[in-house]
Amino acid sequence: MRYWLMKSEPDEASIDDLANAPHRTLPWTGVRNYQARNFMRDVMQIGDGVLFYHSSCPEPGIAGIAEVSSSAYPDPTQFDKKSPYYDAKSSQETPRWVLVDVVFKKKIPLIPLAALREHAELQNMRVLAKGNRLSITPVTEAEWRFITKQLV
DNA sequence: GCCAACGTTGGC
DNA sequence: GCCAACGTTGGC
Repeated sequence: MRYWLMKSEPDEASIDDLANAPHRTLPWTGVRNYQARNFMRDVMQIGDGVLFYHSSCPEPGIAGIAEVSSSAYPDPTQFDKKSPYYDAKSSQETPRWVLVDVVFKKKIPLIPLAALREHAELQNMRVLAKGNRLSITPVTEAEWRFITKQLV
């Protein structure tokens, strides 16, 4: 059982979109970074906890709690020529990109990025590291517990 | 829109 | 394998 922080641009997929999706589940499409892909492919397991983070928006921060609900499988958008995530170098035979399904758990009052930075308990969070751009980062159990028990 | 920081590409 | 150039992320 592990914990993750997963970034999503709310214009594309917000916590409300997840809550309103069929089965309250969305495939985490569009990851095109090898490190993030490898987390999904090699490390994630069904039931892992997810901090749903809104990025590239007026109020970046943690907007909800979700859970990994599938193992990794090929991201169909890589084969779709009309998709912004299309990858001409990938193929059905040897897919380059994978995704997992994520299921909604709950929406929370937004915890802004600036608020996360105020807590000494979170000073080593990967997502807060200078220059971090990874869209999927591991969260320690201590960080998870602090956020879900003290800040929610 | 700016720009720091990082990831990827490709020539050599 | 090196590294310059380019592209992307994402907060502000």
